[in-house]
Amino acid sequence: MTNVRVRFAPSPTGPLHIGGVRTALFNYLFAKKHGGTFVLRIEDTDQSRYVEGAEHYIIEALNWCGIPYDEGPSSLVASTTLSHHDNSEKLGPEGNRKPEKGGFGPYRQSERKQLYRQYADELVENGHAYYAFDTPETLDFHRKDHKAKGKTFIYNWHNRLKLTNSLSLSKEEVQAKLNAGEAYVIRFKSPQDRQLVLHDVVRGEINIDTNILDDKILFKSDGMPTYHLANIVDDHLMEITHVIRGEEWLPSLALHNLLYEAFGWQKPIFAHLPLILKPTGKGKLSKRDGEKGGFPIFPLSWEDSMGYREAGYFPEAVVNFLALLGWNPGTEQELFSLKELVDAFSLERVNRSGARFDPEKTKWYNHQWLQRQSDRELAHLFMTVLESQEIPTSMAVGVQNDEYVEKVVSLIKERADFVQDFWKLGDYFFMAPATYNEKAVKKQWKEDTPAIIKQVGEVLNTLGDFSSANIEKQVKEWIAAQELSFGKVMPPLRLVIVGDMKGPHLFDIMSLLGKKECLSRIDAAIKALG
RNA sequence: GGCCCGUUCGUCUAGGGGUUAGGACGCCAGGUUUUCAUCCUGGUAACAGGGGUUCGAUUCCCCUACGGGCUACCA
Repeated sequence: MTNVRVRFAPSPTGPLHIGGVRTALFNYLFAKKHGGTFVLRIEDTDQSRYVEGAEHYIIEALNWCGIPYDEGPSSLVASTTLSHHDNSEKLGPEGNRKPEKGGFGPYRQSERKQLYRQYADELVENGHAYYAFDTPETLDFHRKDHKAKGKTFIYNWHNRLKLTNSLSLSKEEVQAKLNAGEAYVIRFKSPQDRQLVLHDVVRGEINIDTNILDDKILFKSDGMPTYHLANIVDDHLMEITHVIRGEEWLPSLALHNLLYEAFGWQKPIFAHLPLILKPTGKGKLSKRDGEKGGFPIFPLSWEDSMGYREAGYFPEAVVNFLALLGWNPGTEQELFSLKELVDAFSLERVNRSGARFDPEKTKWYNHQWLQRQSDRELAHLFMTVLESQEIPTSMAVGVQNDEYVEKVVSLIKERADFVQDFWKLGDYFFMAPATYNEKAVKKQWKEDTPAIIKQVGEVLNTLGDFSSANIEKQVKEWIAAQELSFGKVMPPLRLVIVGDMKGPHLFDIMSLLGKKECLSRIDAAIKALG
């Protein structure tokens, strides 16, 4: 395969959600796998749905995931510039363009507005499209009327001639309406009685009877093209070779094929990805599911909705679980870096059926990726979390010491899914226990315990080498010499040091805390518990 | 309603005319840790139903059921 070019073409109507990220990811993987180009195109032909900041959000989200576009609109985060073809003669009189990546721009459809009309006209001239003057109210009436009679209204050869358009009207009548400035749209003239055989990489052949197709609007009365026209024109002009998009576009495949034929253009190869479904219940995954289930639905935070980034997910984990939703390598490997995904990816292994989203499994992926981060990086992230959460500054031990925090992290990370878990997993590394777990006290703190713990303190006090191994050796020897059981010493000692029956190896904790802190905690516990 | 797509453990999935139907998440149990968690080991659990085709169907075909998408001058 030579010169692969794919595009991700979101509409800036809000934040990109996790399903959109996956579509982008699959495009990215396919492009990189074949040494191709990943294009970002902003499909903002519907001004009424335009949301400020959405485009910026999309670009940020792709960057955070580590799947930046090779070509696309200008952006503050653009890192590389690619070769510039000069396509300006194709683009019409659109001036003052901002710098962007790639030579097929502009990459925002709103900035390509002038471009589309000529293609709609071309179709009108060659008989594949026509003007239609019907008002939305008229159409609405027909739809309701048909429905009341148990029929479905389709604007195609069944009804065309009963409606107000350049096929039913004379040339003069049409011209008169045009001259009068009457609102009109341009519709595609769907063929009659054709059996289409469409091809999709993940689904194989799809048969469609053109009689059920309606004459889709190509050009709106506001002077903008609809998705269908703009999409086909841009994919052609941008020399897109593979269209990888969500399954919600499958019903449009027939129209799109017909448009390529009408223009006499070569079709790209199509692949429709299965949808991501709600964890429970019916329908596709939505923002509401995240709120209900307490998991992020967006890569980055947006207004009140927390993003995966802010929730503490690593981009590697997000990319990993997204890739395995609707695709698998056919092996038993579950953990993939982006690089490994690029190597393993193929469209042929994309599934046909929708995949329910499982928030539990995303946590597992994050756990796995957290273990793969360096202690240094984790310590850094941990400190950032602590600052943002305003943890008490009265922390007694070593908090300003990077090396200390790294050691703490190395001891507790294996039990964490998120960096945010670190504090509750290891607060005792920074503060002496303020309270002691009541249940544990009741069970472990006997009458003779204070005396025993006091003596342990004396043993500790004699140690010159306060390494974990040496503390363990000396305490164990002392226990043996006193003919005590481990159960009499170790559980209460943990309670004294940690405040609870939790945490890593006690001697590791003690060694890291240091002799002085351990003795101080022993004193404090004996005072508090008697 | 119409059209299109789909259906293997609860979930993500592998597989494919003859298999003990494999893995992962979750859950359960045991082991390790004289703590909790992690970890390790084991277990639980699936071919939607009915017809064909076939020596044989979970695998191929048809029907039904169920699920999903589309059915806008939204993408």
